[in-house]
Amino acid sequence: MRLVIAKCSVDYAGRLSAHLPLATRLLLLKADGSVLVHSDSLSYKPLNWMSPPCALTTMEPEPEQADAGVTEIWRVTQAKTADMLVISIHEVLHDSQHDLGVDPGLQKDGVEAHLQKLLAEQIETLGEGYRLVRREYMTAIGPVDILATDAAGASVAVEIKRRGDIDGVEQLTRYLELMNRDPLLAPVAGIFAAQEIKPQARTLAEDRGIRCVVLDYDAMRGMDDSHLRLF
Amino acid sequence: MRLVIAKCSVDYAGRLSAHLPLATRLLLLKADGSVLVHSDSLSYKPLNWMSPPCALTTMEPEPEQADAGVTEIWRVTQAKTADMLVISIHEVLHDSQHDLGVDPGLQKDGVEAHLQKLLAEQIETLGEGYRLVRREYMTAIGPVDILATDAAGASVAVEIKRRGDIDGVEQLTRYLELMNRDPLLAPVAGIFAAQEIKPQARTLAEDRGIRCVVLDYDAMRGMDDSHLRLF
DNA sequence: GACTAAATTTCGGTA
DNA sequence: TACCGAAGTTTAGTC
Repeated sequence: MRLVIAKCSVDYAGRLSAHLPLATRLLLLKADGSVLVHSDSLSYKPLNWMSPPCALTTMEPEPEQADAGVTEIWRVTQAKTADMLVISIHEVLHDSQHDLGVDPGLQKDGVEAHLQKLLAEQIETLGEGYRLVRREYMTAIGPVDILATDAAGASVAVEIKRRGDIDGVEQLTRYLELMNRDPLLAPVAGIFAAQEIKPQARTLAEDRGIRCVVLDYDAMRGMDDSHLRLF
Repeated sequence: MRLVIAKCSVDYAGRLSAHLPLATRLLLLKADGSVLVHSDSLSYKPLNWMSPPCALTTMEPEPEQADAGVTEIWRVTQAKTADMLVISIHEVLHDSQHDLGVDPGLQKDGVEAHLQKLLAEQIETLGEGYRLVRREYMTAIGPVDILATDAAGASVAVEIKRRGDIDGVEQLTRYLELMNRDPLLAPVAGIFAAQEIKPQARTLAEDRGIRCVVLDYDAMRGMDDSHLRLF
């Protein structure tokens, strides 16, 4: 990994055109050839970047560019998409190289999959007499998060989200439409379950006869707060 | 901006729990207090991070941690969300501070807005006799990208996407439902226009009587390749 | 401030 | 490899 702090301007042409005026920025050159341009704020996302695989070529500036103060030009190209990133360097304030080695990678736990697992185990959260049929029940247009039956034995399709948005309601609606065409399954009711349900999503869901259930993640985890004990 | 290359392990607890085993990584501390942990590959996205506003506290390791080789512990907390990032440092290989100043920001051109502008100017791309009524036609649930009339004078709502996905079809469907309730406007036909239309999106759209049009961005730009001439 | 839609989305899983 | 859906999505714009 090479770290360069430089006064530079940046141009990108590819899926869109973008330009960064002259300023001091961090240029991050990774071992896989990718390049990231970061400013001192707006974390997370680089101002500009090039995804691997890509190749960096260092060029001499044209005379007129040299007159304008450009000392060096970096041209980063991606063979596959014809995207191009051009960094015009005016002054290098820092330049260092570091050998990081291969990263062992991230271990995650606790996303939507966890909510789904917990709800499957505690299916009576949805109501007395509910029973789990299957998680990730496959349909022609994709898997339904949970298929269950209610106390009367009728089918219920459950869509689980961390944040209940309109998109999630649309998704469940598509599943319900399809499943209700299957005479072996119909009628299938729908439940939209999420940690948080947006008002508009709730309105749309209830308008379509879909029940909304707000999930209490902490309660479902049974007060097990091991995930918070970092040391 | 402070750049640190260090052998470290990282733990995050918040919306999920995540752990990074001991390895050498770049720790990027921005002026706004945000922290990014980057490896030497997988560009764009940090392995782990903390968004501003957040505060960094440096702590001494516990004796047992010190025995395990930890020399310093960085604790990054976000007041608002109670998220926490803990970086256990084993060895600092590089540490430098840089004053970048405020970035003037990015200038973009050529996204969906550009496609919309081009299609509005070349509305007959959709068919002979088509005429533009308005771009960003407002409805109660949001703006329709383009409202036009066909050769017969009937209303046509156009939804424009770079990548035509199912979500875009749902979006247009909602607009059409609403607009067709307006007796002054109804009947309103729908056109789903995108540079690329996914098979499932096309199937869904056509099933709902929505016409799909694939836009040729380069052709619409009229072979004007000025965006590619960076210098 | 809440909510919606876009993103050079990126990223991971599955058929 | 293509396609689909999630993401600690983030970010920008509008009401």
